[in-house]
Amino acid sequence: LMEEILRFGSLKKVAAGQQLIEIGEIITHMPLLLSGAIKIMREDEKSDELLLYFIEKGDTCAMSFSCCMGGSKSDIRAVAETDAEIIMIPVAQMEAWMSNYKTWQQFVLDSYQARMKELLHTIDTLAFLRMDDRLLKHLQDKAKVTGDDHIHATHQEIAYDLHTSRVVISRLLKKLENEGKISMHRNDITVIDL
Amino acid sequence: LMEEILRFGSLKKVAAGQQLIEIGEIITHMPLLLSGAIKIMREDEKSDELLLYFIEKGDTCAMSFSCCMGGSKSDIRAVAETDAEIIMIPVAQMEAWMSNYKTWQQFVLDSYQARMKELLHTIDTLAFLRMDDRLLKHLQDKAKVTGDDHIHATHQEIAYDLHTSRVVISRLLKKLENEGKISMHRNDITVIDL
DNA sequence: CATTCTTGGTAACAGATGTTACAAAGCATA
DNA sequence: TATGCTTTGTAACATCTGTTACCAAGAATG
Repeated sequence: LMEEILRFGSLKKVAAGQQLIEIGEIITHMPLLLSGAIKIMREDEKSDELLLYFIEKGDTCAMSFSCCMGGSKSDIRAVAETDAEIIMIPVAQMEAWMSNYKTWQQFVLDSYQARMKELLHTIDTLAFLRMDDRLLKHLQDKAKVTGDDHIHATHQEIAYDLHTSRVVISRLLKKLENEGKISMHRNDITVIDL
Repeated sequence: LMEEILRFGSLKKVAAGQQLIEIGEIITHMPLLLSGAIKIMREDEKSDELLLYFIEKGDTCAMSFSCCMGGSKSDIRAVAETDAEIIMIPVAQMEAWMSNYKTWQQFVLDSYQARMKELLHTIDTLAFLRMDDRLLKHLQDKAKVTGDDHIHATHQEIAYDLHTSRVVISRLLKKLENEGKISMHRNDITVIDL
């Protein structure tokens, strides 16, 4: 299987901030993430955004798999959170491997399972947490996937990820700073409470 | 495949309100829903509940599949919303069919895909809608899966499903009634705006 | 240094949601 | 009928979140 992955997959290097998949786009390749992190976003009709979760090294986007197989359109947007290396696998191979390689079959099922858990986690966050906790959790997650406790993001960018307004984020960040959980400078938030 | 399903699956009839799967439970069978509807709930540490979605005729709970295969515990609770007939399939067969039947493989993948979409829908609802719209949507969904525009539920029960308080539901129901979208009697809400 | 743009801080207010408390209506049962 | 339980209605208030407006600090550029 490894051999086939190397033979048919094409390596793609992307820079932080680059968009990989757009909502409504037809998916022809399934990404396997070798290094870096990718953030998966959801958007409604009014262009309101929400960060669903991050994908890390070794993961794949199970949703893209089902899109490929069904020939349907992407429900999500994927954006490189950091510089990243990705192996792109054409849809034809995936279908073949699904029958021929038990390990691939298992990998795909495990991916679905993992993504499902992430979505449940996202739902928990939305349903059961208030914005201050969501914000702290977001900062911690972001620190984790980038491997850096310094976060380089404006308050506005964070507000987009959490689907709220810049003023709310500024207010709550100041509160977190007063509580000693983070420290702030322009374009730089340091997460202390990891 | 149909033959094997009939041979190895056991038919189970459950009454409305009966609990099918509890959080943390080990899953040994995968349910295929023949008739009726099942509601899937999520719960946090503080026992706060949230309705995730309904499962209808012909559907299965893809999450239970992955639980079976991985031998892991259920992340959700399943409760019969109406009387229902279910075929329970033992884990051993599922694994075998996965290799032997292309159609079964496809069915499982389609189920994952469908459940994933439902979860995304749930996330949209939580992230982008206010409580009044969530409530109306919930009533409409409930009317749809039961096939009855009369909903027999107390305000408290609805509040649990939407993870809010009874007073909030009473307030918003009264508002929906004034807007002509529903009509109310004790233990009975009629959805007009379907 | 002067100007401009981006980013962040804060006040003041509006609206949505959650909480507590209490009363009234509907139903069941002795 | 009298009593008690469940369900619903409503007020009053607290808190959280969103919005608007404006200012100030920091960075970039001439």
